[in-house]
Amino acid sequence: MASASVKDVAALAQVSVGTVSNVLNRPEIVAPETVERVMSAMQKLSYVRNEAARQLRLGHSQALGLITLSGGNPFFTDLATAAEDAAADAGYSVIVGNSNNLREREAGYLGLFEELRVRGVLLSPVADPARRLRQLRDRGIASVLVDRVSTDESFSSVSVDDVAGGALAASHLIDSGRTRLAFVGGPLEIRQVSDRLEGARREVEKHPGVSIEVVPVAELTVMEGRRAGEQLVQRPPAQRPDGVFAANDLVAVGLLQGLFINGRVAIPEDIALVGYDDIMFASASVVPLTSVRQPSHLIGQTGVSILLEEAEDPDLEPRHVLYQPELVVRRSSSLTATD
Amino acid sequence: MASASVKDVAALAQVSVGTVSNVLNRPEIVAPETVERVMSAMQKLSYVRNEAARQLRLGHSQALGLITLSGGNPFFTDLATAAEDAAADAGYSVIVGNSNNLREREAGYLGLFEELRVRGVLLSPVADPARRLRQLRDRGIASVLVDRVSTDESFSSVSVDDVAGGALAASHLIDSGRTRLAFVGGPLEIRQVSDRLEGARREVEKHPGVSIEVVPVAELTVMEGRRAGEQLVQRPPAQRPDGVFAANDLVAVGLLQGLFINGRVAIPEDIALVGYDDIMFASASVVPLTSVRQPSHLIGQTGVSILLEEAEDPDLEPRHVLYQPELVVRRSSSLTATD
DNA sequence: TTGAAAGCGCTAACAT
DNA sequence: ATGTTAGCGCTTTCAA
Repeated sequence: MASASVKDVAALAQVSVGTVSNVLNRPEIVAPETVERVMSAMQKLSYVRNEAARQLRLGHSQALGLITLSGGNPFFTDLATAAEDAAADAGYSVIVGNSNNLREREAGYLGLFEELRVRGVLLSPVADPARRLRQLRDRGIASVLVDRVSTDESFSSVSVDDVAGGALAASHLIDSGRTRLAFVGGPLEIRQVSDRLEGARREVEKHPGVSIEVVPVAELTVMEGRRAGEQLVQRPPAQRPDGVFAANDLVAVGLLQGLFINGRVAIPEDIALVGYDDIMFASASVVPLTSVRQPSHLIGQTGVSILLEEAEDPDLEPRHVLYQPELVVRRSSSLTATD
Repeated sequence: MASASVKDVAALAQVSVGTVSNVLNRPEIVAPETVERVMSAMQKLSYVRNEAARQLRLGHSQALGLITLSGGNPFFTDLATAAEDAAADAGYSVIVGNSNNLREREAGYLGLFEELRVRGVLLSPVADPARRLRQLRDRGIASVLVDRVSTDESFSSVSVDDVAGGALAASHLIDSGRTRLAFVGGPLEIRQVSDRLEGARREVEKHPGVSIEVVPVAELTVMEGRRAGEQLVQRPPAQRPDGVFAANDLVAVGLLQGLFINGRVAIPEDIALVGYDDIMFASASVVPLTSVRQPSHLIGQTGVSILLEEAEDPDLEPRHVLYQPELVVRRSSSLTATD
């Protein structure tokens, strides 16, 4: 059996195709009994609406595109889930792509989304994509930056104050008496990374006698964090930092392992550790991890709602939502933490 | 500027729309100079093909659907990545949905994919979906089961022998002298879980003096594994198992933590631990984890290639590919492991 | 090698 | 309240 179309349904229900379309899209304007009849015809023919045709007619699809920086990072998984839920409420679906921090991948997905005529795109960009986004806007595709502000103010954004987050982490470490800090993270081209470092630096500068060094990693992964930890353990204890701020929780978890396995470094006694993102794994790790929490859920949700409004009305003023991060203290930085 | 269409391109290049379509789809049959002219017109108008129209005309889209059981499980992330790559090579994109082990979610995605007229679907099913898949086949949508065999042989499948995997884990534990085994996993309705247990049981039965108990968990997550570990630690040491087989690596990592934190249980000395999936995190965890490796990459790749062949020719005999799992020994079960 | 034209399934404007 | 119809952008015969 080939797919039944509105025409077939109309024939069986003895109405016109227009009426069938109406029961699909505005059932309230058609007589109840007619609705009934059409519905049962659909049932009988197991009719399934053809999205392609609908989309062709409408001029755009009922889908939103989302490009995240990293598929493996639970922060983005959470964000994506929230976006999917919010979009579903509005009758949209979400197509997700991961750029893995690669420019060409990002460009590839943007191209795909353009062919698909998505209604809008939610983007956590690798580099500043203002030029490309302006092209998309010209074809009627709205976009909102997530977890990142554009240098160009003309695109809406939903992000978290990474500089404040970095400051939060550093000041917590300093308040608990640490004076030789280290920031473990990289590459610095990732804006989130450099902002967090920047925030930490500012805090350090306010406190004479406190220093901070940068321990670079190639990627924000568990393996890289572990490598950095093992490296730290090689140093004579006096030259090790006593407070470490990791650029994200994956790196922090890796550090936890590198420091433990090779060096039996006591955490938090010898080194206090603070991560970033507060992923589900943070509270579940060997030493529960102090972390800077970002409202991943809220970011996804807000991103979608702004995107949908702008898709509706392209002349809306761009908005910039900036959430504040929050410090969650656990044992990795405090012996008295309850968790 | 609204989107340019083939018509606009044709006008500018002074050719017919048919020719434009040809340079898009079979450039070899059109004169080189014409190709040139059309291409430059496309460039000038920044033409982007409208997938919806193409799809409407073709009768199906250039996309494949993939439904996984769990978005948080790296095994499925890997599988999905492999599927995307394989699909991309054939000019298809992949739309991914996570059922999270929920029947209604699975049904929802199947419905969405049907509306989208995807070319085929790759499915790691919650329950046996033969009925529904037959409907899809009737509308020309092929399907292949991944990581699971249907009771109904009429659908192709690509899976890994979970019974063999369970046997592998148990026999390794028994060979290293463990006699009181425990299987930590659940819910047993998940076929992968019950098969792994079944395999372990068979192995235990071959060895008099060896026993196995089941410690159930509600979900295959780190948190649940940790809870099970803490529970195990409550018991007097003599009543604890000396060899534990976890239904997957997330659970195993949780166990690692539960056993460590509360009980300072030595791993592998007091309890040897084996996980399943060999996710990236297994080798990077505090005590590197022995695990049963599944060729996630291969599964995704093979799944896509079978799916595409069946989409091409619906009358093909269903095929059933069964890969064998492989044991990767690390410290969590062996003091002499190099890793 | 290229052009002309039909038609995929749908929605919305207009007519009844 | 319902019917009729044009047309979205594309691919693909068929004809020239």
